[in-house]
Order: sequence, then structure tokens, then C-alpha cells
Amino acid sequence: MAEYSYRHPRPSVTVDAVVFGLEQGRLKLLLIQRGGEPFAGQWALPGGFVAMDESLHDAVRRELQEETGVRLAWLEQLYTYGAPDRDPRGRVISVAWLALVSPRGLDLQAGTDSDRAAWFDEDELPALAFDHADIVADARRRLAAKARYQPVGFELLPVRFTLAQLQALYELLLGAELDKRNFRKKVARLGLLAPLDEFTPGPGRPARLHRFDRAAYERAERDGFDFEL
Amino acid sequence: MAEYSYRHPRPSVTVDAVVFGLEQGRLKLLLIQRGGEPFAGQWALPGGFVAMDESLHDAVRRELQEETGVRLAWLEQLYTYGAPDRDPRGRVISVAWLALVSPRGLDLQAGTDSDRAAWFDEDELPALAFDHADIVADARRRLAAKARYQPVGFELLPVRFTLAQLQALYELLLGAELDKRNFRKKVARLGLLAPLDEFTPGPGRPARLHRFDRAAYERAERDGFDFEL
DNA sequence: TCAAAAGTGTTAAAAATACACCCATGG
DNA sequence: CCATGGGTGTATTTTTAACACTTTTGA
Repeated sequence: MAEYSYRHPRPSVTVDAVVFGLEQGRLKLLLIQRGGEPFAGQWALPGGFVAMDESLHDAVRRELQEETGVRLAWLEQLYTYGAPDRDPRGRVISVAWLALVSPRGLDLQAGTDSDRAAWFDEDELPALAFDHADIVADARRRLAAKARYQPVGFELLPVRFTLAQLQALYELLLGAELDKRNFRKKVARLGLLAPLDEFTPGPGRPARLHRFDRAAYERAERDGFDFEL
Repeated sequence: MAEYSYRHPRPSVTVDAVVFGLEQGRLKLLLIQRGGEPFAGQWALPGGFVAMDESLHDAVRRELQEETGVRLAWLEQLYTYGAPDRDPRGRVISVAWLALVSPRGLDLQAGTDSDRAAWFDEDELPALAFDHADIVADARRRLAAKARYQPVGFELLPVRFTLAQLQALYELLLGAELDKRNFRKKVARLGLLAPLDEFTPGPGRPARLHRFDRAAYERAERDGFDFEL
């Protein structure tokens, strides 16, 4: 570092991830159980300190890999939390991220700390350490807002899904009931779903599977098309 | 700090503000000229180090007060920039904020450093220090997006304004021409503008002044109304 | 043949778009 | 009286919203 390097007390900087996944049609949140003080034994968001030579983005990915081993489908920065008293040990500023995991990536891989990680149903969350409950609430709101105008919902679904699954997911994300026929019309008008010649069995009539056509989406987006559901 | 306090190298944390104002119908950006190295003499976003006992929000407000003395009308966190090499002196993570200043607050008050601050037209910006050009670009995009679904535009206008001013501002923010009659219909339907019995003189027919009815907006918002322009 | 979920079409209301002229003032 | 910018209405198209029955399968 050059002669003019900064000399002053510095806060610690962490990254924390709010990771959502979909399982059995329920929205799940990934948490880890804290080992040390403070809040030992309590559940918290996966995350940790940013190393001096890695970007914030790299730091979240690394921490998530180390602590849980889940496979990320989508990741974006959420907000930075910096209240002076949010960590009892001293000044810790946390850059929070919002992440989505596809159903195939839900498994907690054998990793350093993955035995302490677990998925919780979004409305059966335990008490959380630090200000993590606030962070989760912010993330949940952001996810609902995002779902309206960006095709993030598809990140939570399997590659091949039924229209009923898609609708149920959107009802979950938006917290509102949707009309089946109107929903299908809207989806059809987007022209981003490729119907497959495969069907799911099940109780009742088999449902046709669809696939999200990412290439078509990116093409449409470039031409100034706006996704909206 | 307790025995379990963190011991490890820490990045520095700064806040930077992208401050927009409106003057003569042009969007202006507030910059300060750097005194010391690196980038001495170059223009940069106002900002500085976060003190150990202040929130991030307090830190931006303080820095803006100290460096420019402008009166803020609106402030929201934008994004946190943390590329390891974004500051030549070492690891500096910056929490960037997006701020708007009303026409009444544009004056650079006599303050510690306000003599180094200046307003620049948004498309006549000088070269900026660090990654500040990227931050400004991100902020500009956010402002355009935000203007569509939140009444932030009004923060940039004087308390009493004409519909022509409002339309010109939205054309500026959105980067698109709008039809005068349709725009006025849309605005009228929102029911958030109070027409006043005052008129601006000028070349041509005098224009009626209007006022943004913040109370009505907050009432409507609570009832699940969505602002959109 | 019954239960269960998939799939489909029409109508009415609201919103978006395109478009051209008259109005009030100052010089 | 003319130049300047303010202000207004209508017709068309598109989008949204409300609403109920038929289809296909497995048990």
C-alpha cells in the first residue's frame, strides 16, 4: 500500500445470503445453526467475512459453497445493513444478497459445515440471530416485487414444469390468487414457454410439461420487450 | 468489545452519494473535486469514510452536509461496490446512495469543503475518479426505473409547478417523448395533484400551477394503490 | 362411473394510444 | 394581430377482469 493508505478504525464487512428454494410447492429458506458466540446455537443466514482479495460476489458464493454446498440458480445484491449496534461484538457491516436455488440444487452437499444447514418453511422460521429477521423480510418483499417484472420464478422450478405449478408458484410469490384462464393467456402471450410432448401423470388428467425458453427471453429483452406477469 | 471480537484484516468502508438535481430543465449531478491522492484534482462523488458509531444513512447525510451543504429531498441506498481493486490504496468497499435535491436546496452552502463542489449537466460530466462513472450510470438507470412506479419526480420539482414542467421532467427521466394530452389524463387519474389558483406568466398563455399532494399519495398507497406514470 | 385436476372462450370494462385545434397572454 | 406556449376531446385498439363447463386419466 502506498504512503497515503488509510489509517483509521475499520468496521468488519460480511456477506449474508437469503437463499430461497421451492420444495413441495412451499417456499423454503436456507439457514445455518451458529456454532460460536454470540447467538451460539441460534439459526442465522449463511454468510461470513469478506476476504481482502475477493469481490463481494465471490465472497457470497464461497461462503455458500463452504457452508451449504447448494447450487445457486440466481443471485443478486439485496441491501447493505450497517446499524452500529447490529452485532454485539462491534461494528459489522453486512452486504446481504438474495439467492434462488433450483429444485435440483436443494441438497445440502457434504461440505465443511453443511451438517449445520437446513431448509425451513418460510412461515415456520425459528428465531434468527442479529438483524437477520429484518433482512429476510426485506428479501421476501424484493422477491415478490421482482417476480412481477423479471422471470425469476423459473429459477425456482424444475426445468420442465406444468402450468399449474407455475401458477401456484406465482400465487405464492405474489401472495394473491390468480385466475387460471387469465394466467394462461398472459403466459401464452409472453411467448417464452416451450410446450413439450411430455406429461406428468397424477390424480386427474395428465398435465403437459413446459420449458422456459431463456434464449427467446433474452432476444425479446434486447428488442425492448418487458416481461411482466 | 468482548473476548470473541473479530481479529482479521478489514476493508475500509465509505459511502458515496449520487446526487441529482434539476436546473433549467436539465438534470444535474453534484460532484466534488478531490484534494489528495489518488486522483488529486479529479472530480468524484461526494462521500467519505463511515465513522465507527454512525449508521450508513447517517454517514451519507453527514458527508453531504460537510462537503456540499445541499438540502436533500430524498435518499435511498443504491448498491454496494466492492471490487478488490476499485481503490488503488487498498481494499475500500463503498456503499453508494441515490439522492435527489429540490430546486430550493441546490445552493452549495458555505461549508467545510463546499467550495470544491459543483453541479454538472448529466451529459457533460468530467472524467470521474475510481469506479464512480459506473456508479453514476447505475444510479441513472435506477432513477429512470424508479420514476415509473414511485413519485420521486416531484422531489426534483419546486413545490408549485406546471404540468408542462412535470411532463418535461418525465421525458427527461424516462428518455422518451410523451403525448401531452395522454400524459395529462394519466396524471389527472392519479388524483395526486392539487391545482392551485396561481399561474406562471411567460411567453404565451399563463400556466396553472399545481402541487403534489403527498398526504393523498400516502393515503392511496396504504389502500393498495399503485403509482405509475 | 366417479373423483380429480387439466384445459379452454367470451364478454364487458378499463386503459392506452393516436391525433388537431382553440385559448390566453405579451409584445 | 401575431407569436408563444397552455389547454382540451374523441375514436380505436389493447389489456384486463370476470366467469363455468368439458376433457382426460386412474382408481
